[in-house]
Amino acid sequence: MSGEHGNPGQRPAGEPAGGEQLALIRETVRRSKEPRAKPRTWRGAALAEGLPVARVLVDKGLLHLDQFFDYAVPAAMDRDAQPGVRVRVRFGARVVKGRREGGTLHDGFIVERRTDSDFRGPLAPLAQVLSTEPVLTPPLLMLCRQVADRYAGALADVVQLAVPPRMARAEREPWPGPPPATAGGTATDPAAPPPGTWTRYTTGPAYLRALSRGDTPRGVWLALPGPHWPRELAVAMATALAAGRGALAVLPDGRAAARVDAALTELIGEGRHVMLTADAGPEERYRRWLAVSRGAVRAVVGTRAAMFAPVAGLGLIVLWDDGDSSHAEQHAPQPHARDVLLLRAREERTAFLLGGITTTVEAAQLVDSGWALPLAAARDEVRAAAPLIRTVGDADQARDEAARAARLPSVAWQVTRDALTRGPVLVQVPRRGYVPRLACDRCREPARCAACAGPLELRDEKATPSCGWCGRPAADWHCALCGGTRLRARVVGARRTAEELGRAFPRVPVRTSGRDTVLGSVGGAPALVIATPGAEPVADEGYAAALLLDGWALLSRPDLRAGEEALRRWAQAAALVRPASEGGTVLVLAEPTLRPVQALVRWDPAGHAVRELAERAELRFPPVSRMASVTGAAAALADFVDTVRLPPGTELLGPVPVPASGVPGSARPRRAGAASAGGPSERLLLRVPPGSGSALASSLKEAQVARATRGAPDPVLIRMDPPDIG
DNA sequence: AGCACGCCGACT
DNA sequence: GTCGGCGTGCTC
Repeated sequence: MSGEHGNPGQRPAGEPAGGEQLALIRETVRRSKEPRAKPRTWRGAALAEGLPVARVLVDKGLLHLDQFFDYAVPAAMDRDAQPGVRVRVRFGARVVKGRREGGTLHDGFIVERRTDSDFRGPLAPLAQVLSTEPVLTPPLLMLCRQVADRYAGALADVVQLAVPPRMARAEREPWPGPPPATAGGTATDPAAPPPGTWTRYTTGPAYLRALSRGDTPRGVWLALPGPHWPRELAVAMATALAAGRGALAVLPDGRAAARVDAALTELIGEGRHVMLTADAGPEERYRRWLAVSRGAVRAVVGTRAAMFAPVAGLGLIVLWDDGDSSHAEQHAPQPHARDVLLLRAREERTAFLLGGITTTVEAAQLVDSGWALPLAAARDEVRAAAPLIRTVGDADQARDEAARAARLPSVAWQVTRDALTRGPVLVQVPRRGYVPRLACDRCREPARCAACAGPLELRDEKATPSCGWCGRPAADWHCALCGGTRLRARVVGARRTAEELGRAFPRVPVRTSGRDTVLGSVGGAPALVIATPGAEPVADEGYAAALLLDGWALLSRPDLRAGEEALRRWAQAAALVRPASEGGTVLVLAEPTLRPVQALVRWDPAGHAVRELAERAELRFPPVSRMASVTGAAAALADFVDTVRLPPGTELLGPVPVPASGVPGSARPRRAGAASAGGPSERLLLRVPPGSGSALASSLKEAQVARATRGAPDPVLIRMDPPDIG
């Protein structure tokens, strides 16, 4: 057989990942029609006519080599072995005296049927077609390939995220579909809903009109505070559906998804959309996913794994609250929903709606580059919807004798006492486990490295502070802003203040919502609702007031996004409070001069993001530049640096020892644990100018593959856009 | 990652 | 002479 398939002059089937392979996949997508060729045999058994070769993505084969393998298609499997189906193949066999021996069974996906192979050797036959369901369709494969490339990751890893595990029972059952129309006629597509509260946004109705025309408007949607956003999001989806297009919405958690799901059900009825969230269980989830993949359902509301949902005729992609950390996938290569969905919007030519109560710098960048238009409300609408924001800074607290005794300023007691006569009061308390960052003792500007602007860290109590990125010690640090020379590391423990509040109002019920018990909603009766950021229940008629007690904890996070994140969490809590016109008041315990505090007071998240973006550009921070981290033993890192061919303009920062905490992205490469001879892990940061991100990713990938092929002793872990850089 | 081939030191 | 050390390279 070997000579027949030889195709000299061509690359072997296992070609490097990247643009060339992508072009190949594109080609496959384009020509799904098969040409004819002469019949062949394999060891006497008939092979499939026409397209006797199946190109297979082997699931856990050579993950690091990231390549396809060609298999012969026995005639008996010809019909079932279609592109996209799951197969089982023997992999790793040895040829002994012309006979194939050993080899373990692996799962895989057929990515393409071909007339011949460019592998110069005998092809093994497919062992089994596991299921005839074409789950890894060419467009989904292409998306996975692009995501893998962007993150310098392996295709098989991304496919594992994109295609849910098979549940045989779910495949046998067809999707019921929408109930027949009530009037006894056929189930018709729902009409476009009226814009409703979208009219509060200057260009809201125009955005919806563009959607109904089947256009692809792209907007960064700064949602007004209050309870209307789930309905508004659902209206956008229903409008796209009415225009005959598919719609996909990705939300940060099941609670938010459930709110949109309820709103969408109200608009278009049952059976026309599915919820893809974890709490449905694997079998039900796969059943719903199949309904999407088969085109029975064209609208999806889900959490981050739904970002890959193969919606037919996708016309609108919505991402809600892209600043929420749960939009970053936890599994390799840790793609972020925003990036994946932006890729899809470009590739599938869809409309895009990036919404939230606040805006990330990435969203601001989309507006800045002109790719998306702002979708915001006029100032008077903002004033009508937002609560009154009051601040209590350190200076106020210092003057306040009562506060020093009771740990809570007297104005907080007044606001609480007054609001409790009118409804529930939300108290936002910090979560535990925030790492303190170093800041100027005088003005509290975060302390940064003079050389690379990385964050200063204190490795141990007595040591000189050093840069968390490049490792340089900062012996004679002085504040760039005010010239101060003393550093402070401040931690606040304010959880107990909430308990004190509860004791002070013994007649008022206290409800708590946090990590383990998250409340969905609370009623309109007076109550103290203590919640950690992100776990705030919705109040049916809005909160009468909110106390935001975690100012310092949020702002002292060792994270580039500390300001953005603080504003996001405050604004999200504040958005649950009644408008100022109805007495809604928010009291934030943070220095009123700080930028995020000012943005909250003025309710100007977009302005905050724009200023952050300008500052990031100036300091060459992501997302204006792009960064990657490489983690591994010192020797492995040195070897990696020798191997890699970095794009021009790449800066190398570090390496520095990896912080002991289990921050995602700083995890040690597998097998490089304590038992490894490689020593403790170190982290190297790489920074490239705008536009070089994909070049960086592909060069890192190339080096990773080169090292793995050579059998380099210690592995390194590559992470594009690491989230935990401080 | 496995797993079999290969080319050099202590045994029957 | 042979068993076996794990170094090196391949897996459709």
